[in-house]
Amino acid sequence: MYLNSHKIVEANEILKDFNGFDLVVHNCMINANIQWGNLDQARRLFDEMPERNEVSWTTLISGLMKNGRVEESMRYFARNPFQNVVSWTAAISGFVQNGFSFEALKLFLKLLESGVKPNEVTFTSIVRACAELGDFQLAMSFVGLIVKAGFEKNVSVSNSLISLCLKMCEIDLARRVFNRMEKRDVVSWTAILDMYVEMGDLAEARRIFDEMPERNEVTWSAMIARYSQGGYHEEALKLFRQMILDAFKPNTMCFSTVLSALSNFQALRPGMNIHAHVMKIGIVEDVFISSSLVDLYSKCGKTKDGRLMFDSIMGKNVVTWNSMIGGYSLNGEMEEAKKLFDIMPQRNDVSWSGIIAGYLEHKQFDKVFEVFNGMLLSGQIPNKSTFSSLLCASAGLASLEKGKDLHGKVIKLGFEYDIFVGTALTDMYAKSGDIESAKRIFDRMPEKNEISWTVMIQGLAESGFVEESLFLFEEMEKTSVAPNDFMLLSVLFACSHSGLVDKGLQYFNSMETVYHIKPKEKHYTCVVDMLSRSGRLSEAEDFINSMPFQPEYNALAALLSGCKTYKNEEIAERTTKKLLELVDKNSSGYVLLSNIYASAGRWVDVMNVRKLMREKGLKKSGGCSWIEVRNQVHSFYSEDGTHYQSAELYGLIELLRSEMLVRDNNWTN
DNA sequence: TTAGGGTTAG
Repeated sequence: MYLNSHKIVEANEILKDFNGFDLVVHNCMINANIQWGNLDQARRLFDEMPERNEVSWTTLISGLMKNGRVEESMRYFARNPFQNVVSWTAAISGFVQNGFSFEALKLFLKLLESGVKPNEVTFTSIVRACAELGDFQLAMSFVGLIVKAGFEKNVSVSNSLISLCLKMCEIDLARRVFNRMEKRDVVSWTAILDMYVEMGDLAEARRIFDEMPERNEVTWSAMIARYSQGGYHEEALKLFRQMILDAFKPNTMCFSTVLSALSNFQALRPGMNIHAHVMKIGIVEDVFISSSLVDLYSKCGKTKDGRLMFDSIMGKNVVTWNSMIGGYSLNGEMEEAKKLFDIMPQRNDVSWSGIIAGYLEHKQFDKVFEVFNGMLLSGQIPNKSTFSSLLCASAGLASLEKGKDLHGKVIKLGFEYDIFVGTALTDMYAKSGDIESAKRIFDRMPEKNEISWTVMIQGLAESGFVEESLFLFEEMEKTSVAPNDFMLLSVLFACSHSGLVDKGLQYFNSMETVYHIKPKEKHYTCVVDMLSRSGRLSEAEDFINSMPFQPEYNALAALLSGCKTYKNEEIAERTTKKLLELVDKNSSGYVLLSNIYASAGRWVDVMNVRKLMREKGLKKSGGCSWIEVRNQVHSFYSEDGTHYQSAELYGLIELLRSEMLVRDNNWTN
């Protein structure tokens, strides 16, 4: 009774008072102490035993191995007078579990030399050792021994072979082993789930799951994990609910997956319920669980709670650190993130990519490149994720030079055809004005997703290649990728800037009916802009009045701008009223208004608007342009004088101007 | 004594 509960301490007390010695009872107590983590007590009991049998030795050897005490375990193994196949196998599998697969194989050879015959469990461990070492050929060479020993049809051995094949991407072979099996157990079925996941067929994996003859908590956890890892968090949580309803008990691994799925939904309440539950059942200290909790709190914006959790974790690993740093980054607390990043005991590629992504998210592009340089100096090889962030940053800076440099590195590392990197490259080239290169990258991408199409359609539209943009949108409609609201915005933008007003209106009207996308404020604004640019001012005004929500500031500004171009004071007046109700802190509405009054010669009104602006403390924001010279971006503002070489530059412009005048005179004369 | 399932960055 005591051995099956947490009450191992009471059980030990009872054993102390027990007069005499019983070998079986002692073996049970050693086992129970190991199970509840009292390794030292288990060893003490073993050492004090006046008499031991095979079970005593094997229990201790495997118990020490399971807890990572490899050397200690091997010392007992060497002293073991009962060197039978079970204790050999315990040592071999212990090596494998602790990451010493090569030592496991060496021990296996010693086992063969000793004359003891390996059994099916030994072979299972050996196959796993080969899988861990990634040596498929070596595993195949053991298959001869397996057949000779008559274990080729054994369920466990076959299971380990399936898992080896999956790890080595030998999918067909995995399927052949599975099909050849005369008897299959829950492990075989769970392993085959992964085969379909590996083939990218999650639906088929689910079908196997639904139809398998037997399921246990590991099978459930596996299916839930596969959904979560594939990004199908909702499906993962649904399955978890079903698991509980079917009375299966989720364990540590299952809870960590579920917490991760909840984080993605920022589901704080359910996450906190699980936090309470894992505390109650005593697994909150598991590093996977506690790291997931750090992630959960951070993703829900509760970095303070995340930090409390983080500080309480005894055996933090690199993922724990990355989760906390990622949490600070996500919530804009970059200083805290950097502080932690600087003191973390070891960093991996995710740590670097995480902090880079944080700076990118908050548009601190200079920091992005600063950290990237640090990453290169540290010897850490950047991965696809790093490049995807860096290319976004260089697109944000519209820095073609930086982008090209990154492109070179991408090619060197062979990431060119990755879908994320390819998309980021396309976006970078498009945003940096090199639309030809953007098109080339896009066309060469072996696989494209919704985002890839979006950046290309958007890039073409915004670079003035309006027809190409609309053509590409039509091309995309032939694929399985569904249009999204960003693409529709680009399409409307393209129509607006090429005067294709009716086509634009057609697209807008089909948004809900054909594409099932509810138009947002920005789409309405784009339509107003389209109508205003083409002089259809009354239509634009009616359109604004028919909008299901308050017009955006930009929509009114677009109409006003149209009124200015087409000199329509009447609509301008009404729009201005609306604009003034909406505008308070933004100066461009006032500027536009004053320009309209000026073009109509209403100078008193112009003065009034300017006065209003002064009273409200508003200043016209200046235009800005920039150019990149030798890896450095130089910005120029219309108020001027801000660039450190302003004086020289204006001098040079004057010189050029006079040169041009001289030449002009020479030609005309 | 074994084989199947877990946390972080884009």
